[in-house]
Amino acid sequence: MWEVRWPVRGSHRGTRQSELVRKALADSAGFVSAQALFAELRSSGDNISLSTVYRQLQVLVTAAEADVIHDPNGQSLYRFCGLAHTGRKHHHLVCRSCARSAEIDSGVPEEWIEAVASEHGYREVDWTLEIFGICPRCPDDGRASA
Amino acid sequence: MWEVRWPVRGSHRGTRQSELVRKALADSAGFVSAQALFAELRSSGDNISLSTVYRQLQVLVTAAEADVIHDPNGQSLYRFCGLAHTGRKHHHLVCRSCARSAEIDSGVPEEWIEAVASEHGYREVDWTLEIFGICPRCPDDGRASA
DNA sequence: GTAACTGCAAAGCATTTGCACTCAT
DNA sequence: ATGAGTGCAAATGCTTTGCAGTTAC
Repeated sequence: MWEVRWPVRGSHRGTRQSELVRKALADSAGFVSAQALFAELRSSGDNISLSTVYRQLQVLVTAAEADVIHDPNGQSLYRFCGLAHTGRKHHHLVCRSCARSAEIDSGVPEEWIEAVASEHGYREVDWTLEIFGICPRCPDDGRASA
Repeated sequence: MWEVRWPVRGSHRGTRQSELVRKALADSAGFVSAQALFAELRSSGDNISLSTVYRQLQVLVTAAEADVIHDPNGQSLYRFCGLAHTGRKHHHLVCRSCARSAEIDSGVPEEWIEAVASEHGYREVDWTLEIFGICPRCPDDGRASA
């Protein structure tokens, strides 16, 4: 729907902070919490407030430049995402240990889900699929869960 | 279905309140929030505190007698679940409007997920799939989400 | 009798919001 | 100039916890 260069329309002011968040998120290998991103920026010497991190994260999510998932403890994890705007649902394979993640396209479950849903008469279907595991680069123990 | 009265645990005291929560959850057609369960019990004239509802819910989850999922807004929804101990993954089709849910077996995504995961070298794979929609008995608008 | 359970209120958490101020345009 | 964006602190909402009183066993 938006073939625009800079995703969010309307009014973007390109502030120092918005770039900071965008860049920090893009640089993250896996999912990050707003708090973690904030801490990271702060320790890098960058000046920014937690509220702004949250606000910018929301902007990115709205602009479909970031994905959100909820970890088992109920906190939100964000990830920069270049595929979201294709309109195609995609999911992530997240490492429980290091939070590294692989983005995966999902034709198979998509079809199945839609079939099952309509079979039960459900409309306006949407879903979230979160896959956790230990990635190949992490040792076996890996209880470092986010 | 299951021979043991109390699935896990050494000492349970079987109080009036613990039965209340267990029963209320078992009687719920779909996923319920702790808050909703509390309100329901209270309006039924039963005397119980919110803390106790939370505590008993945790006991049930630990005992694998209940499932938890997190709705998009981050609150926990519980559901009595007799299948959790079969080892077989199952998922739920949840109505955004009335919270009624259908438990669905999931051979298809299970196979797909495991294939994709091992393809990426991930071990100890686990996942959650939550499907939301408006069920056939609810009107179109349905913003009443529990 | 005694330890687990309960209720209440206070404490956490992650996240959001009100408001005055700043800065990109 | 002007209003979107920012920072701070206070406010939310859900959930957890400390503690004294209660109750099952």
